Amino acid sequence: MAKQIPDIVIGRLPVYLRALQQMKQEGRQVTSSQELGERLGISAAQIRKDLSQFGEFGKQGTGYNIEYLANQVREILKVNRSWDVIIVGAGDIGRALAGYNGFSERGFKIRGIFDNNASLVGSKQGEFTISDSKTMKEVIQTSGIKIAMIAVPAGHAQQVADQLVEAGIRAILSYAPVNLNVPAGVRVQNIDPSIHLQRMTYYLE
Amino acid sequence: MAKQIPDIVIGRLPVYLRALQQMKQEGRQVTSSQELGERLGISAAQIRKDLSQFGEFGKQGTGYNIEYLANQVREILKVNRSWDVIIVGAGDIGRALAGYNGFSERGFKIRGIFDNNASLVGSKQGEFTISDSKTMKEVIQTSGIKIAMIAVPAGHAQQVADQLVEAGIRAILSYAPVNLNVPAGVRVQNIDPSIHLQRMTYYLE
DNA sequence: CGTTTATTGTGCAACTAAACACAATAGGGG
DNA sequence: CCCCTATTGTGTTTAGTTGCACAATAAACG
Ligand SMILES: NC(=O)c1ccc[n+]([C@@H]2O[C@H](COP(=O)([O-])OP(=O)(O)OC[C@H]3O[C@@H](n4cnc5c(N)ncnc54)[C@H](O)[C@@H]3O)[C@@H](O)[C@H]2O)c1
Ligand SMILES: NC(=O)c1ccc[n+]([C@@H]2O[C@H](COP(=O)([O-])OP(=O)(O)OC[C@H]3O[C@@H](n4cnc5c(N)ncnc54)[C@H](O)[C@@H]3O)[C@@H](O)[C@H]2O)c1
Repeated sequence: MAKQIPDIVIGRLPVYLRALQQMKQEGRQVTSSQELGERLGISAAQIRKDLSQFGEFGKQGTGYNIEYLANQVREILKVNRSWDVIIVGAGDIGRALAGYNGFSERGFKIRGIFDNNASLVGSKQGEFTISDSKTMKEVIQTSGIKIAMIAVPAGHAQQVADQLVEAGIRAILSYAPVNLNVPAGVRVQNIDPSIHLQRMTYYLE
Repeated sequence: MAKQIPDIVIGRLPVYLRALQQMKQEGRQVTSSQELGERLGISAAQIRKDLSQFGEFGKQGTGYNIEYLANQVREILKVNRSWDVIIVGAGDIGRALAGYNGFSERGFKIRGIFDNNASLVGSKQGEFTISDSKTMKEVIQTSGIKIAMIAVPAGHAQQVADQLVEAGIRAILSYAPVNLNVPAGVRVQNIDPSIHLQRMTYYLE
């Protein structure tokens, strides 16, 4: 069996990928671990070691071909294809996510947005029509969707997560400010701006 | 000089605090490192060790008084007071943040929302009126604001960050999908849903 | 008032992650 | 074609983090 890759390394790869995509857009062709490190505030050695877990992508003296490396990282992260994603909760955050056009170039395609508020169901939200969350399970299962974003109030998030997992979702990005409990095999990432702010106040005067 | 506390410990404290606040709301009075750990998926020993960096907050045999511990953690994180925050960019995300009522109970007060689009300036956004970003610096300086959230397009984020730092901002929460470069002494936290999603796809089939 | 139970705070050991430092070498220039 | 420079990939060292295990002790109970 191949060596187990640390979570923390996987966590950095998307950051590298984003920087590579940006360099590509700037018209650049090659870069080095040093340059990448300077941009990201990470040591060059760490970037090299992280990448070396997966193969040899660079050339001595030259560095890395940006497009090639980006494609390799996409392959490692399995975002060299497009993943279907659904959004649950069509409030301010859910609608902002539905209207965000930054997902497609990063490997994700929004497949639907669901709400349990009957007065929202059926209304247009950009290119999407808000669906009744009663139909969520069927959509997830017939389309084989594995990823969901939760944007419902905190008090409803656990219950929504339970439904999603039961329907077959295996990765959840939650905007609700609560800890979700999910069975092993299901991944959760949380986005809570208050938490991020509180991580900085400690360092302020 | 007091022992230097690792960043990674500071990063967990807001998560503990959120769980404590939730327990309090559930009417609970005491908890234990074990119970907290189970809720958060963190080992009890780690929670005890993290807290012990700052003092002795529990009682053998009994555990921790929730309200007391929450207050201690608030004090450590300096969120036992209210921090003024501004939002730059009054698009979908900026407006969602301005309308979010979850900040006040976590130690933050939105003091203004700024945009450089003349046709937005002056319009009402919930309880706020969108201000011209030309006036940002003055507001920051006269009110002594230290924290800002950036919700402008990626291509404008670095420039906005530069302006903010120059005006005196010392902590930035950025929603723009780019790496910001800021001088030492300024903290940055990033929220980018694509990054979070890409951290999970690796583990999917 | 002694015994039992629960649970803390922490020294130490084990593990994990980061940094260092250098041989190997690609490519450019003379 | 050889030397010089830049830069990789990695073995080794150093630093940082987590988990273990237990003495200390608060409270409950009989
Ligand atoms: N607005 C922000 O900037 C912001 C910031 C941080 C966190 N959050 C969090 O994100 C979540 C959403 O925030 P929001 O401002 O969009 O809230 P919102 O109240 O505007 O929207 C929530 C939506 O979820 C729907 N909903 C409720 N229960 C549901 C269920 N069981 N199934 C399906 N849909 C359901 C509601 O009908 C509503 O449309 C909340 O948990 C909030 O705390 C929001
Ligand atoms: N909408 C989402 O769900 C979402 C998700 C992830 C990331 N983001 C990111 O968050 C940021 C904001 O997203 P959005 O959807 O709200 O964008 P948006 O285009 O709706 O709004 C951006 C706002 O910023 C203003 N602006 C532009 N340059 C400015 C400047 N120099 N100073 C002040 N204001 C300026 C614009 O006038 C506009 O009102 C973007 O970087 C986007 O990539 C958004």
